[in-house]
Amino acid sequence: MTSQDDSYLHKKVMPIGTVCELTGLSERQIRYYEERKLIFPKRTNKGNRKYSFSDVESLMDIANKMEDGIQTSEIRKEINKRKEKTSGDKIKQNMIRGQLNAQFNKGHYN
Amino acid sequence: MTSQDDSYLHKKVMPIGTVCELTGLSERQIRYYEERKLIFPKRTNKGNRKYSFSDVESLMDIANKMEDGIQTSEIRKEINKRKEKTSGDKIKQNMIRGQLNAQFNKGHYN
DNA sequence: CGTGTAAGGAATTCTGACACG
DNA sequence: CGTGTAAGGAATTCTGACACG
Repeated sequence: MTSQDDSYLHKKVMPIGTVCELTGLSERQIRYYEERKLIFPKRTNKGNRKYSFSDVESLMDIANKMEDGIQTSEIRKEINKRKEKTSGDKIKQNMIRGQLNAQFNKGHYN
Repeated sequence: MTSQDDSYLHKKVMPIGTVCELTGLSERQIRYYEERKLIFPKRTNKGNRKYSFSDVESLMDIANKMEDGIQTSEIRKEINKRKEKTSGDKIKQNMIRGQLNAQFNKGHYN
C-alpha cells in the first residue's frame, strides 16, 4: 500500500461523459490534458477511460490555471513539485546518501 | 437541502458496467433490482443509468440478502422501515394529526 | 499551443421478449 | 421469482487527422 488508499475518492469509475458534466470541460480538452500527462485515467479492457473524483478535482484545478493563461508544461511542473514534496523522494535520496557516506567513512576509518 | 448531501458518496456518476465490476452482479440483476424498487439510479438525457457509490453499497447489501434466500419484496420492506426511521415521516404524520385534532377541537369548542 | 470538428469503427447500454423453474 | 440470453437499435467513446492560430 502506498500513500494512496482505495477510498471512493481515488476509485476510477466514471466515463469521460460524466467528467465533462462535472467539470464543464470538453472531451477534447480532457483527453488533451491526459496527453500532456496532467491526469492519468485508467483504461478498461477494451480501451475506455475511467476517471476518479480526484481526477475531477485535478481537472478543475487545471481548468483554473488554463484560464490564468498557464501552459500545460508549467502545470505539469507544479504537479511534479507537489509529488516530490509528498512522496518522500527527497527523504529517500537523503537516506541513500547517508548510507553511502557511512560506507565511505567505514572504509576510511578502517 | 434534504438529509442527503451532495458528497461523492451520493453523486450518480457510474455507468452500469462499472457497477457490475464493483459488485460482481450482472446487468440483468442490477436492472431487475431497480424494477423491484430496491435502487434508484439517475438517467442521462438519453436514458442511460448512472449510479453512485452508495448505490453500489446498497447492491452489495442486497446481494448478501439474496444469497440468504430473502425475496426482493422483503428486502423492499426493510428498506422502507429504515426510511421511516430516518426520514421523520412518523413525526410529520403525528404533527399533521395534531393539527387536525386542533382544528377539530376548535370547531367543537366554539 | 490548445481546441474544435467530421469520420468511421468499436464498445456500451437500452428495451421487450422468450425461456426455465 | 430471479436471471440468462439473443435481437436490434441507440448512445458513448476511441483514434488519427485536418484546421486555426
